Amino acid sequence: MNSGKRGRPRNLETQQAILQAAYDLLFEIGFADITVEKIAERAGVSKATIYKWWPGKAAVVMDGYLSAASQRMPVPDTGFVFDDLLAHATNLTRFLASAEGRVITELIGAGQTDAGVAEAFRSRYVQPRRKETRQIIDRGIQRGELRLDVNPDLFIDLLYGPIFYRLTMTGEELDDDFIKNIVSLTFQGIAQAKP
Amino acid sequence: MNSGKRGRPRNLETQQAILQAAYDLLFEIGFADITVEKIAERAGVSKATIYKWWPGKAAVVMDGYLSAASQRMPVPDTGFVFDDLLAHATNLTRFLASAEGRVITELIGAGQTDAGVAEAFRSRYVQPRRKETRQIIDRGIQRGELRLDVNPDLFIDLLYGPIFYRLTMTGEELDDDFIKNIVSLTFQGIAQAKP
Amino acid sequence: MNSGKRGRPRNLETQQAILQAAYDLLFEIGFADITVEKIAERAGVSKATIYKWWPGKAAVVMDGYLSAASQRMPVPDTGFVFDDLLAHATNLTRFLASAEGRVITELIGAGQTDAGVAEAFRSRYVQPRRKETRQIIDRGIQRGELRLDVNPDLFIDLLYGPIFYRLTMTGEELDDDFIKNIVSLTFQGIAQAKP
Amino acid sequence: MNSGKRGRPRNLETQQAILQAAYDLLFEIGFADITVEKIAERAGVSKATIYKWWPGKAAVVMDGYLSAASQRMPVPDTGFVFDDLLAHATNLTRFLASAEGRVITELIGAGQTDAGVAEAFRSRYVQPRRKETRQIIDRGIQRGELRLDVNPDLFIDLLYGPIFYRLTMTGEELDDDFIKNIVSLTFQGIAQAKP
DNA sequence: TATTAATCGAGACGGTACGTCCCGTCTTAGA
DNA sequence: TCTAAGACGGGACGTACCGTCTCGATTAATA
Repeated sequence: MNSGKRGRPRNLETQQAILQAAYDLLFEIGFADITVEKIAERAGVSKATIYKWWPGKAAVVMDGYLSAASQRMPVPDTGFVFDDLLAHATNLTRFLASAEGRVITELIGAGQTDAGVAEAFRSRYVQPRRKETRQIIDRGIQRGELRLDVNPDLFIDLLYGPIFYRLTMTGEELDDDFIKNIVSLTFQGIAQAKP
Repeated sequence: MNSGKRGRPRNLETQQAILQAAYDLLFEIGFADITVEKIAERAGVSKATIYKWWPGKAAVVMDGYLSAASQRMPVPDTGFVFDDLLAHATNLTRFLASAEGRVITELIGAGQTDAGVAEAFRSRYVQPRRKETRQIIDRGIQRGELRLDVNPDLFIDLLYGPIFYRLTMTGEELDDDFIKNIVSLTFQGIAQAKP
Repeated sequence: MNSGKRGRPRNLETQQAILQAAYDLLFEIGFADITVEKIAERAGVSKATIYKWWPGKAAVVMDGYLSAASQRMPVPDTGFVFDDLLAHATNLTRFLASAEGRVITELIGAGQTDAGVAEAFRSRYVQPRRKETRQIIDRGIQRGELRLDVNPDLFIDLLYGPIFYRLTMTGEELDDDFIKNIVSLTFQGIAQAKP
Repeated sequence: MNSGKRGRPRNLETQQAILQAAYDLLFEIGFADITVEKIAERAGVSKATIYKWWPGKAAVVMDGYLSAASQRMPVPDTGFVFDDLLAHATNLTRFLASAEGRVITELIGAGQTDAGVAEAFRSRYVQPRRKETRQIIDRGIQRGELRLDVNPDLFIDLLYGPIFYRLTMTGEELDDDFIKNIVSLTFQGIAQAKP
């Protein structure tokens, strides 16, 4: 079903190869050392092709990462909000403590001087992750575990904030104790008072 | 009796001019558009001199910012921890909402791919700021306003975390309401139970 | 069936502009003061383009001179070897006494520390000039004016040697008397004895 | 007879060390790769001291070479001009064919773009060498071996010219055959006709 | 004997050019 | 029409030397 486009059609494999190359390089040499030329070479593609579809290195790399990283972490559902939150936060920090952590960190860094990159990161990484947490919270509210007037967004800021603060600013370890403390303390603020 | 100093001594004005130029450019054109060449030109200095004392652009600019930004914010002392914390956090966010916010943000970004820069930022910006907050908390403990088993570092993570999370990741506004909520919620976790 | 040529073809005008710029600068400011940057600027070309096709300043400048200087001097043919030789040597020294002399001299100088340059100068300047003289000598041998056992290369060394020796080492003037003497004396060594 | 100089006198050892360093470097790394900084370091001397006594690298190096190379070659005196000339020319080319040849060549090259260097080379190297040859010729005239109207300078140009021409321009070998031919041919032009 | 003045090592500095790398654009030919 | 190959102008990189300039230490002749 060709919709009338003339000429050689865009080759999907090419795009895929570019994103894959960007993704691989991200882990191999890091964001700072990536260049469009290296991506092109690795993907067996001409630079012009990359510039045709993306505005620059930051955009391709971000796209490459986000496309590959659609490997959603499963949202835990134990039946108890606290356990779900703890499991979810633990999953997240385990993830951030791995090689991915450095990569995520570099992408956040790139976003600080590139609005487009920041926007992509927000809409395709940050927001989805927040939605997952929101699911957990919503379930908790429905089950009556949480107060009805809980502001989920504020809660998520409180939960994620310290994690990324450590990751990007203090550099301190994201150990399980830390996570447990964070979840416990923030949970207190939203839990339904025990009768 | 050689007092050690041989050769022409390092010219302090030169170093000052370099740091000042870096600082100015940071506000005028932003971190990404700064080049060592521009700093050199603006400071009336040769590139080689800059490279003699700093390893690269990120280091000079970070140094330039941190040297100039010794403009300590006064640590509030109202006699009540909560009020002190709120005032301090409000001061901080007002600061981050100004032109300095963008700059701080860019420096954090630079730190994500440059260990030296990150270290400088931590030791000369993050830690001092945390110490201020710790003073407030310590006073609160002494006055009996806070529980004795409070972990100040954890508390500070909880307080600052969400602020910088919004600043660098979600991009949402740091309005007074948000700050009030953050301070209130985290404060609950450390306040001495009312009798 | 790939005909070999892929990609954007080399722009001949660009190469021409580079060579021309090098040539012009050679006369305007002299070899020593030429820089690759000046050539690039004058040619309206990027430095990288120059370095892509030549290994450095000496090579471009030499190429620039030799490409432009294809203005062959006509080889005289009076019917008498002596007159031909005298005319040819006089032409050469007139040429060397002009602005070109300084330029040639500088190129010879450059060749003393750059094998590539020396080789280019030899094959594209020295040898062609020698071939011209050889034509004159060959004609003389055919006409019976010269001995059959003349070694033309040796003769050419004897003829040109003193001229360039003065030019590059003693700095003494290349006046017509000098040339006449050189030609006369060397000619004696090869002329067919008068019966 | 002190002419009233006050202050610390010039340290001769220092000058010597500089010249020696320049000389050594000339053979080790070649003229092109020498820098004033390298000379200073090697001589254990400050750059400023070098610039105090010489205008630049070319001057020091030339001075270094010429000071060391006062190792005069003995002027042969066999009793026959031809033999003397042949011996002298052979000595010279043996010398030029050794490591010194490359060095001499580089200095000649440097002289092509530096008038001061050229002048020093002329007065301290070329002229002395010519004087030696002139001695041989003068003896020949006195002995009646040579014509009375011989122009010694012209003869010397004819003799040395081809040698340096090969050395600096054609790059062809300076073998004994070549020298013998040169001497023989030029000698014919000045020898007293045999009765 | 103290003063004075020049010499000198060390090394900072402004400046210029180097040769390289990458950017983003453009021009071909082939698919 | 898309694409690879790759040339190109442009700009910044980080380095190497240039030649100049402080410094402080040293060294002799002069006072």
